[in-house]
Amino acid sequence: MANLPETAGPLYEKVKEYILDHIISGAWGKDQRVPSEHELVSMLGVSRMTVHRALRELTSDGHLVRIQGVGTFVAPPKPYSTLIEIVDIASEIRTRGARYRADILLLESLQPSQELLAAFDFATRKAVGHSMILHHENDMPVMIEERFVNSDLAPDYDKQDFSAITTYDFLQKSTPLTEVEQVIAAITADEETARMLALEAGAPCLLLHRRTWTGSTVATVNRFTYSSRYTLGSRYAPGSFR
Amino acid sequence: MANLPETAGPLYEKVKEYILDHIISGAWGKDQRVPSEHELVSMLGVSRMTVHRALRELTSDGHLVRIQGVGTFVAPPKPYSTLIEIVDIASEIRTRGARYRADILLLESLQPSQELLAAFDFATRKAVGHSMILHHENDMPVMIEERFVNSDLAPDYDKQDFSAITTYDFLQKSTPLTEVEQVIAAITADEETARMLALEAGAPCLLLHRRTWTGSTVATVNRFTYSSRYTLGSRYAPGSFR
DNA sequence: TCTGGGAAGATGTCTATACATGTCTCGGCA
DNA sequence: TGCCGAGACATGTATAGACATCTTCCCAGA
Repeated sequence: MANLPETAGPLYEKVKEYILDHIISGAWGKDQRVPSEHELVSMLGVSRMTVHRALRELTSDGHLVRIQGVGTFVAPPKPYSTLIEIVDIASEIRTRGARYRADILLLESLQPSQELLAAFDFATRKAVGHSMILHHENDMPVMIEERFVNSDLAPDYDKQDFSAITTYDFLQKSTPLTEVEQVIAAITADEETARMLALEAGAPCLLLHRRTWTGSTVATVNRFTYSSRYTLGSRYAPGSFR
Repeated sequence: MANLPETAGPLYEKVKEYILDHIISGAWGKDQRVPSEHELVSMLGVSRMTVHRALRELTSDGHLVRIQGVGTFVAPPKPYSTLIEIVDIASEIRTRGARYRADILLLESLQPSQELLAAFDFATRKAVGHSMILHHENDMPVMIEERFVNSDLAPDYDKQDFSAITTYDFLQKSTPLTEVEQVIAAITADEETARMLALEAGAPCLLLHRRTWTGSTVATVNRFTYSSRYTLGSRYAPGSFR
């Protein structure tokens, strides 16, 4: 009988650790077959449900791949990825000790263009909520926020008072988001953007494009245009090694 | 007896859906107490282990908070922050089905400037490893990777053959990184950058600045300059971090 | 030779039961 | 009055057993 590690904690954690040790040490290499649940039960002297839970959690962590009826295999190593956290601009500015202000430039309901309909996956044909807000740090404009909101999910978006509640807080309450897609690009400010952000024409800007889903329908389409005076950044511990 | 949803799939998924429905509809609000496992067993007519699994998974997804001995509660809404995942450029290009190539422009050891020393928190006074690599998608240059490596941690960095192993793989093996700091900015390409990326002078570029730590010492300082033809992006479900 | 069927073995789910562990309350005792 | 301990109740873990579902493989029969 093999020996489980002697660390403290529940049994299934020890089983996880036992298996992870074999993966990390290279004893069980990529794509190699891991002992079956039944074999692990015999080897480790624990019940099948305990082994099953350990294997299931290692699978959802991406360390193993399981195929019903076939077996359990060591997952290929994760690709190199790091995470960057994008924080609410109001709190980011305030935590730097700067003054924050937002001007509502526009709040309306509009018929979506063909391009916008495509961004919504053609999930709605009705008018969508539309807002443009200019965010300031110490009275200097730093970001243009433009949102398009699916009016099936938040019908009264264009009737809110966004000086009292932020657009995010309102959306959070009306539509629980379940998925996010984000793209960051560098663009050259057009004339209007440069004017709003008090930049010279042709200055580079950061464009953060974000779509959110509620279930399988697109809830919002957003464009955040950051002044070149501003940087997106974070301090983040990488998750990838467990 | 309450009714479980009639969707297909395992029982514990239906229990999860039943609970999520009550949270999303607002029937069970923030911080409100959720029925205990025992109550859910009576209400839904399933075993406690099945209820427990549903509650456990909803907890690890961030929808619930459980306190042993006390109860289960609806989790407060997530703070406004989303994560963007930055993937290894080689695998990102390859998963798009494009051809990937990297040219090593430079590999040397150099005495750090005062500015570079500051980036290293003055943790080293010796020469640092320095590399510049140009990454191509379908033979079109898309990113300049420039790395400075603390030679206390990876002394032979400038003697590696980075056509055989990627800089990341080498660093991953020699220095386990424990923390990452990243900043994204939009910059205007200077003349040399524009030439290397085959852009017009003055084109906007994405600059990703990354520092990594091993313990409390700075391991690497990196600058990734992305062509304006390229976007940083990801698809990422929010929340779910354990 | 080809094909269908069944056995074997793998993972996936569900239940009933038991015990462990943490929290809170309430009542009795000093 | 204050404290502390028992009990109620919550979640957390572990087990044995049963059945479901899926894949693979081999063999019997056409």
